[in-house]
Amino acid sequence: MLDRKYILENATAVKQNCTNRNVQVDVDRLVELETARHAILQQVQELNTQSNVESKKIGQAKDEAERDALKIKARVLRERKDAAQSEHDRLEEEIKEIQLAVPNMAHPDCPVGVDDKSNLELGRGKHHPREFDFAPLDHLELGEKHDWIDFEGGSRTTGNGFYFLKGELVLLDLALQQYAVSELSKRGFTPTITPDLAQDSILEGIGFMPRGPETQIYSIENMNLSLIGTAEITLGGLYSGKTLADSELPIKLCGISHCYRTEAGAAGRASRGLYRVHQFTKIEMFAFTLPEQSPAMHEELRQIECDLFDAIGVPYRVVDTATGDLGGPAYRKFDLEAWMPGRGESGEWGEVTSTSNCTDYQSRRLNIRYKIKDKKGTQFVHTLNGTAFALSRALISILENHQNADGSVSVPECLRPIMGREVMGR
RNA sequence: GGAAGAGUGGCUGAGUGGUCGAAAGCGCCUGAUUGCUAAUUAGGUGAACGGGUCAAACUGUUCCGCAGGUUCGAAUCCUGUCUCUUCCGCCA
Repeated sequence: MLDRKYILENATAVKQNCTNRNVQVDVDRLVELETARHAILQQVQELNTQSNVESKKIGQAKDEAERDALKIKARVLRERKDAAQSEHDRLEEEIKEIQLAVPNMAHPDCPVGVDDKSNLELGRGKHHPREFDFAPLDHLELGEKHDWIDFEGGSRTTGNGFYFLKGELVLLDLALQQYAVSELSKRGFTPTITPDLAQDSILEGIGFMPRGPETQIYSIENMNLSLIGTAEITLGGLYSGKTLADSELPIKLCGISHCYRTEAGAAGRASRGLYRVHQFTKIEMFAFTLPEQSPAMHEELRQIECDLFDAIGVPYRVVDTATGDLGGPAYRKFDLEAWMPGRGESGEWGEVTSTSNCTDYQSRRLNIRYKIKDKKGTQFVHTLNGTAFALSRALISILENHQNADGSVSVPECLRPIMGREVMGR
């Protein structure tokens, strides 16, 4: 959510930004309504003041007659105030609805474009895509060969898009989690296991739509709870409504959670195997910072993502996400796309991580503030998030890149001490 | 899940339907004082939104878990709801 005053004062820029992001919002209408609301608010306050003044006189009235006269006067004022108030509230509601739909502003360096075709490649990782001297299998074939992934069983017990992980692949999954958590701990992130459900108001604060026809979120019937699509939701919600001391910032959290996504409307898209599933585990980074800290923090998150994928020996490229592909909350977003030899005809890049600087967009919705000691007033913190490992996709990238001619898979060096083996599936 | 109790400012904790944004204490800040990392003492000390100002000063509204209701007026009365504590039950 953008500051309302900011929208009014920068209406042209806000409108241009909506266009760049391919978002339809009636900014003019918002400006018009807000101006009207302001005028009415003045009236409300004026009437309220008068009414308060009259009410106070009643307590000091010397007799019943005076009392009754004052009561009538006060009642009339109160009624006029209530009328103005309800008009004000009606406007407020409509304004809020529009305001919530306005996306965050975009970083000036963001490539402008309506979709991911305009994304800009910024660089590549340490490792390059392999030349195989045998016909590589995709992760599904590998998974089937070793009985590591059971989609059929997942489908039978739960539904299409669910799966069982089995055997050594579970060890690999856990090793990745442990490696990421331990690396992040070293870098000052507090490991955090979050609830897998959150209140709808928190989902909305982070920028998700928990209900409705286009929702990506599973919600619980008869409750205002939904399954989280990412730990970003719960980690961001952790300090909702709080005012933090500037001295405690930045706060860096490493969230471990399951992620649930309906993937509504995703049918038919290239999504074989583990690439697009309804449930996966994710190690997520999240940071609350002072505004001036957020660009450096964003860089830090991006660097960590690169370090992690370099460490597991997976080739990737870094992409600067175009305006139309940013979503609502992000001010700037970098994605890591890993090389997946089993995708497409002869391998494709597939998104494995994403890190966003959401500036004060989420904190304003969630009301997360900071206070500078000895300084009056409070400000909104900046929030950032980044993927350490989305396990499903990280597993794809390891299986497909590290497979051997005999169908076994070499364990990335950094995971060997954790897994206690150098090769799996042999 | 059942029963009882409680939710007030950074914390502890008063509060009779009107003079309560709210006593008192602690903490914190400022000043005074005493030759000494402290004591004593005076004063000050919440937030959001708006008006005002170059900036202040100043000023209006709202806020006593949350949402409604009664009333001219609610921290105070009523209803609902959430959270916490204790006891009981159940359970990994």
